Amino acid sequence: MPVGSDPTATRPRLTRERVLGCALDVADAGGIASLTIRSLAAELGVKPMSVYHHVANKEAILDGIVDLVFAEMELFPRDADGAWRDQIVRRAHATRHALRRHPWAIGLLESRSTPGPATLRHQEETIRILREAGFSVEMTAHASALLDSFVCGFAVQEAARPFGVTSTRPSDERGDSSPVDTEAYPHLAEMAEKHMLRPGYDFGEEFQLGLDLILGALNRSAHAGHLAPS
Amino acid sequence: MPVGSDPTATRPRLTRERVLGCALDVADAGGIASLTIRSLAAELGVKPMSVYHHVANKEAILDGIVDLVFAEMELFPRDADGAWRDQIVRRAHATRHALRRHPWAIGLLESRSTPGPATLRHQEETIRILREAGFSVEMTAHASALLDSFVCGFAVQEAARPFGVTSTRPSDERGDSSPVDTEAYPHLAEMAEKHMLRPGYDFGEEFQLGLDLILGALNRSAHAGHLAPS
DNA sequence: CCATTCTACCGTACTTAGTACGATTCGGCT
DNA sequence: AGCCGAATCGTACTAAGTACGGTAGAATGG
Repeated sequence: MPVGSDPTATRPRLTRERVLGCALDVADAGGIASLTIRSLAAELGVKPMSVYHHVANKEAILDGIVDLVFAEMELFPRDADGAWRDQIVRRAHATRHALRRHPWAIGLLESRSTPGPATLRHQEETIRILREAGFSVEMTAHASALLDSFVCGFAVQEAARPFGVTSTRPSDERGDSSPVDTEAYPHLAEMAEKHMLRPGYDFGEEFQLGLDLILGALNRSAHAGHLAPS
Repeated sequence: MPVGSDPTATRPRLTRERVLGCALDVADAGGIASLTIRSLAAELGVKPMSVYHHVANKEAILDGIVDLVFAEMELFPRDADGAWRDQIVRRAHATRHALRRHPWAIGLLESRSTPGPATLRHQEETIRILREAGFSVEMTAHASALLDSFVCGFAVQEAARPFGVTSTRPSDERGDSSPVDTEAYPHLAEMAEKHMLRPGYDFGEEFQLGLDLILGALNRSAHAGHLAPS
């Protein structure tokens, strides 16, 4: 019965790419918890069971969108000729920004043990830069472990950052709305008051500072002075 | 009808502490996905709805067990008199070990924005050590952000580490069982072959190396030479 | 041009999970 | 003994993952 609108004509046909891309959009819009087979199917204009013809199960979707996030990190000017230090810095910022755009990806990283191609390319590229900068195999292993840890950990800090709104907790005992309990955590309170809660403070700036400190130390440690970078 | 065994006599009475402690055990035993209200209740020897009289909802349970993990980090010799560097190192190792024992906690960190008391004590203590070591407020902020990022990020790397079993993938095109595709990722392959996959290699050693490098750089950066530590 | 077959999509239904709501039980008080 | 509040439980509703089988339209072969 060819009566009424034909929905299949206007639908761009389901593919694995479309499924994963849409899944990423849903996760970005409402958090990873809002990404369900049903919400995804609705967004795709399709019935739930249809997506199972393009992905094995939900785990595969999660693997897929994590790899999409890594793929996003590759979308920045490569500049393979620049100093190794600049290359590393650019990559680190690209990684941080991707994880900031998709904070749910951080929580997924821990449970995923089968890296996708973009994830592997990401690792490969970091190692390549360091090796071509003259680092030994051992030193490259140390440096990449250190750098990856810092970048990834910083993203976690940023995602979990509770400051900014003093939270919605009605402050149990006293009626003060101080962001931190000054008596129980004096140093934390001092830090918050004198540094973090200042008007122009941006936690993101700690990223460049930490990165510079690490890169400076790596440079010293590996090249012992002969090969001045920045 | 007082016939049969009286189950309430032998049960130690439910409390918030018992609920959270048991939730942590369940998560440790079967992963965070296996922690459901029902599995938790079964482990407690109680019906599902009973736990809701001690915690608001599942989110509160997750908040609670994350804080328990942080509390676990406090169970190490304090030695508040030692050199600041040693204190930081001990704390870092305690943190890493706690996150290794409870890898699911890492994935939870990202989504939790209301830190518990143990979490706050943990922050407070790090800041205290640095401040009492003579770091300025600003430098302490930089140092603690850097250190926390590294420790936390390292834990993520460790949890997500795919190496060790070459995975169960039947290697798509070629029949080789090489852990990494040598042609597509030459540097990664070299690194794996010449370093990671060596008999005595332990990724955990990268932790101490990275930590030492960071602490050395912090020391230099902050004290400019006058206050030689280790 | 029709029959077969393959693929993509869908309908139904089963299972598990979170939890609202009200009933019930129990320990301690007067 | 009788009462009260807190702890526990029974029932049931909703949502999510997905197994299983059906169907319709495109591709293929005669």
